[in-house]
Amino acid sequence: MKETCLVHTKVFQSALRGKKLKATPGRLAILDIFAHCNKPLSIKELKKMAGSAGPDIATLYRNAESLTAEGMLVKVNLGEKNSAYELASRKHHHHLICKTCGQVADVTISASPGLNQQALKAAKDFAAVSGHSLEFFGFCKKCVKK
Amino acid sequence: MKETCLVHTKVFQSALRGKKLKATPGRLAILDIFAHCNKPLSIKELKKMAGSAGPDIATLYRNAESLTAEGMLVKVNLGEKNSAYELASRKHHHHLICKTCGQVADVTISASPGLNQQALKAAKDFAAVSGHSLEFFGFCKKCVKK
DNA sequence: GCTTATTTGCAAATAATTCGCATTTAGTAT
DNA sequence: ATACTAAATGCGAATTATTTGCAAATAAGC
Repeated sequence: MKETCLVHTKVFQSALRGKKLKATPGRLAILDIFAHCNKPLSIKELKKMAGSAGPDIATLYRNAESLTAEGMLVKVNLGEKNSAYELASRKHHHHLICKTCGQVADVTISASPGLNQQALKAAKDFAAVSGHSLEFFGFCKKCVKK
Repeated sequence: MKETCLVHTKVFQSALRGKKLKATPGRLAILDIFAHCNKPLSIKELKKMAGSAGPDIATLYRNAESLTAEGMLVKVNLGEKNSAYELASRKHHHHLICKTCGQVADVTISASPGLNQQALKAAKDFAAVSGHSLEFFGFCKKCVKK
């Protein structure tokens, strides 16, 4: 198995038990990967990082979904066909994605919290706005030199 | 064939010729559908609306891509596995999607234009921000009554 | 009308995601 | 610690989404 961090593992175990989820190797593997990698990862990338001894890809799909349902992961939309995830425990932020190389940077937008109310006000058929997805696209300094 | 609008068709034909795209039935079918339906549509939905006499699904994929590359369509991310498109000629706006029934409402965010600069300032490795995707999630009035 | 580069339909190939089911296992009660 | 039960896992097969190859059709320009 990969070099998992015991401290993280303990924390994740309690967190999982606090929800209605069992602390299984499949879930701990996912959470451990994210604890060491602060960027959105697709299922395929998770599979690669977990290695051949890691959970089956079907298990990764199922756990990404259950962890998201319980609020431990958030689904991130990077404009790719396959969706990515990251740890929900991180503070609210958005992403800036390089259209050439795919590099992802975190960005914090000060106005972000107020956007939901603004959206609700603008849509008369809606009763509530619970969240948003805000992703930026552009070019990183490396790729713009072309 | 569906009741296409001659006026629209003329406009789209010129628009296509203005780009480097031929005004083919496949492309006109897509543009005509969007001219009558102001909401994001997936390829599957386009196929259904085009009907059995409409373009093959492979053609829809190829044309959605070429029209997007030429700036006549924009790809919209509604949090679904399959991506959707809408006419680029419409003024800049965002979407609010009901998490229960999938209904989509357009919303305009006043601060929206300034967000790109804010993102660029926050990401030191990036040289330019060319656009963003901002989608809201919530519950429509019909679905919240449960 | 003739020519040519594009586009199209169709079928087959990939890729992404989900499902069924027998087996294993985490959490709990004994 | 042992037994029990619902939940989780692996594996393969089934779906679903998207892309590709290629021969036939056709839009645009001459």
